Amino acid sequence: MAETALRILDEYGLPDLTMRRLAAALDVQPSALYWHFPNKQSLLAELADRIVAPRDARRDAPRVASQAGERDWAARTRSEAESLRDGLLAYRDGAEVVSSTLALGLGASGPGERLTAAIESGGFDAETSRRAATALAHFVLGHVSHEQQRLQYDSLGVLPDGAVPDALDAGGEQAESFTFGVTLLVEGLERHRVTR
Amino acid sequence: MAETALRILDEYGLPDLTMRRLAAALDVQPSALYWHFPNKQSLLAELADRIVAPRDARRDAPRVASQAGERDWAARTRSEAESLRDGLLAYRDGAEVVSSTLALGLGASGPGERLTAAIESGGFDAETSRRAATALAHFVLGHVSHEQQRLQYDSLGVLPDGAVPDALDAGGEQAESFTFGVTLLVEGLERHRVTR
DNA sequence: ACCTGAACACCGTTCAAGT
DNA sequence: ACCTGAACACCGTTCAAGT
Repeated sequence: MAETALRILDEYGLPDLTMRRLAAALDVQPSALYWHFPNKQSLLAELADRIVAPRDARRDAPRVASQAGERDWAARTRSEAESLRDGLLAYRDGAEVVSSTLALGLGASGPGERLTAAIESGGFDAETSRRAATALAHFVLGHVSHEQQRLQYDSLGVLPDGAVPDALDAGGEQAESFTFGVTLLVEGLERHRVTR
Repeated sequence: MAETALRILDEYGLPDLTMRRLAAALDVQPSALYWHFPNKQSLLAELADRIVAPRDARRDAPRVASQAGERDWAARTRSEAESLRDGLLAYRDGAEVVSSTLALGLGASGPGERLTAAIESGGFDAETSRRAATALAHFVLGHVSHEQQRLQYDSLGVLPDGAVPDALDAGGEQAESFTFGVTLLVEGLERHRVTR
């Protein structure tokens, strides 16, 4: 059932992921869904969990090219951020689904913990690591949400097909922009250690 | 009309801000709204613009206590980030309203430009400044969205009234957590300059 | 244990018609 | 120029009843 929901999500987007459509896809009455889930919100929470769950492809080995002389913890942290982004991008509107259930503490325990652990491996105390992980996660979610919203509007042909009138990121090249943001946070953390 | 919409938003939240409710509040038929706005999306875009528009209270003078020996541009950037946060927090679900309309390039041209200008005043090139402003804006939106979602769940009494089972930010004290994230980004930018 | 049928209380949007 | 009336095609959720 969650699998069918993910298929609808990826194919038609979050606004079209309705209980009625899901029921139709399962050849079942809408009311039947409420035996399996108490409401739509918990269905979405389940989807969020699956979206951020580690994919098989991305193993523990850091897939991000480490910069010259970069410390291990930084490479690991970058890698975690990158794979969180990949997870969100793997499904249409993935970032929005995860954001919407985040406050309940359901979706992000996995990635949140992995990010925190990566930072702690740099020798930062627990409090600092948790806060930095939060900041990183907020950046990733904000960035990917924006990115996916753009994808949606592009596919609808809403944007005039020439210039891209985007106030926040007129340049495109989302991946570079993403890496830059992660770099700022990681280097800010390094400087934070040096300074105090 | 936008003012009435903002009142409903602030009082009942985004899910309850429906065209029908707004019409009722204006003593008018729902269809009447469509003479003023082509659809709900553009109504929300208008609201987003007003939410991020500079408040009278926060003038150009930086209201953020500048850290010892901190450069001017950094204080200014912190101040812009802070006032963006204040703007989003001024209305219930403000961050979500702004996020949802952001990709159209409508909502954030104001604050996006102010953030970019603040960073550029530190001597960074246009490209770097734009990207850093984007990263900062994404962090701010992600952070405040999360913050406001928590407020909502708290008010609904969904969370067991003792421990706060939040995976991303178990500690509370949102303001400190916000400042910490901004600091990481600002210091990362400073280090970025030093390094290259 | 799992699903149907039917209903309740809603949505956003369109469009002819009124004034 | 601005609004009404009525409709269209949907929503999430509940609940008795079936098997």
